[in-house]
Amino acid sequence: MSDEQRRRQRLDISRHAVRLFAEQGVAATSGEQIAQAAGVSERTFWRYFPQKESCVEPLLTKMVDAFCAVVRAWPREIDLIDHLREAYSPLLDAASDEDIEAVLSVVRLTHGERALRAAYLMLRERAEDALTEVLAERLGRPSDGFDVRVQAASMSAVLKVATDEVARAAAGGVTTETLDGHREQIATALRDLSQML
Amino acid sequence: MSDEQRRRQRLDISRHAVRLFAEQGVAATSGEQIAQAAGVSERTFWRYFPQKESCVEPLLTKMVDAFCAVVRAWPREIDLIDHLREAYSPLLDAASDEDIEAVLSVVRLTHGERALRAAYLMLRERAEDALTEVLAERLGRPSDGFDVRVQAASMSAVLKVATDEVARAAAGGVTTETLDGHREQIATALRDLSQML
DNA sequence: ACATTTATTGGCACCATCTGCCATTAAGCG
DNA sequence: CGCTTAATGGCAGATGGTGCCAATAAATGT
Repeated sequence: MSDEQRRRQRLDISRHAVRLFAEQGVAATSGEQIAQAAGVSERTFWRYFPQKESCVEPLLTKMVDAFCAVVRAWPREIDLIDHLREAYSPLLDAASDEDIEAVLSVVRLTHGERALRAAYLMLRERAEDALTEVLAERLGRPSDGFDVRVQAASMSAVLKVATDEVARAAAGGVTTETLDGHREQIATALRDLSQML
Repeated sequence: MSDEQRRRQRLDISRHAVRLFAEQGVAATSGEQIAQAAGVSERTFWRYFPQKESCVEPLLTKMVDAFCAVVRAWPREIDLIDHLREAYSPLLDAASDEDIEAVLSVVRLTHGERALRAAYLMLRERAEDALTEVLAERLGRPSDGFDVRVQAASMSAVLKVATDEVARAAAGGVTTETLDGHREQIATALRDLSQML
């Protein structure tokens, strides 16, 4: 089976799982139930997701990866803030509204569901690693250097807070203004942060 | 039973668990085994620790709480960096060498053991909340404000990177120089960071 | 088109994690 | 010393998660 097919399958299961998680909570949603909703056997489900909470990964990584791509495409001569305004909105337009809603609902869920929060934080750390690579290359420094890692971690922290914020703000339905506000919030915070670079 | 006794009991179990985790890995260490090593029934063990990985909490919180206390005692008129130099070392002296080693070994373990990393990150977020409160009070701003949370998150990120770093550096036994280096690393990073405040 | 190999799936058994319930024991107290 | 209350331990059970093997589907060779 191709990687692409596998990715689609995982994403499909992910959507079902997230819906169930939101409807009845993570603990009350069994692996069997998710498998049934997605139309696969329980055994296959556990093969696709070694832990129940990783069901949120495909949806979340879609967003995280997209953001990482934006950062990676950040031209050397442009301020990050401008690049963000340029490249971030089309990215959000490309994703389906349902997926955006789903992602934000997961972020909201992470505040009450310990297991989800843990999975979410792990994912963020993977994103942080990607960010570290990009920063290291841009600054021409080793990616395991202390300063580079601190910068990446700080940027990642900004993103985390901003994401929590936008998820909270979009609780009653997401609008273009909410997302633009989100982008601007990130941009300003990153500008403040970048004064230390 | 008094809270103090309960705390001690948890800490005791924690030490056994961490030793076993380091010796044979988290997955290969069963709750039954930890309970046996700590001299309690399995049922009681699960009462003390709702999840196996939370065994590392008592040891880790000891350190995290201590750091939070230092930050909380940070006098308004003194730079954080100076306060750290003043207050951080006695704190490390107060803790037993074994506990410091244990904490660092846990931090090292978190790099290979997903479950532990998750628990560790959750704990760090609790510390971040504490930090947010302190910062909010010092700056006279609401603790749920965006800027305060960003600052706290960034400081927390610095601490995370520095802690990973010192744990790595102290792999072959911890020395006073290592810890002092750690403190200075935090201090410098925080100073750089504070230019944005 | 057919046979063969190979990857994916599902079913089953199994261990580990974690919880609810109740009996037992220990601790605090008049 | 009796009484009350809290902590403990044992047991059953649901769920999470894995290894193993058979069945099936997909890719490949002829």
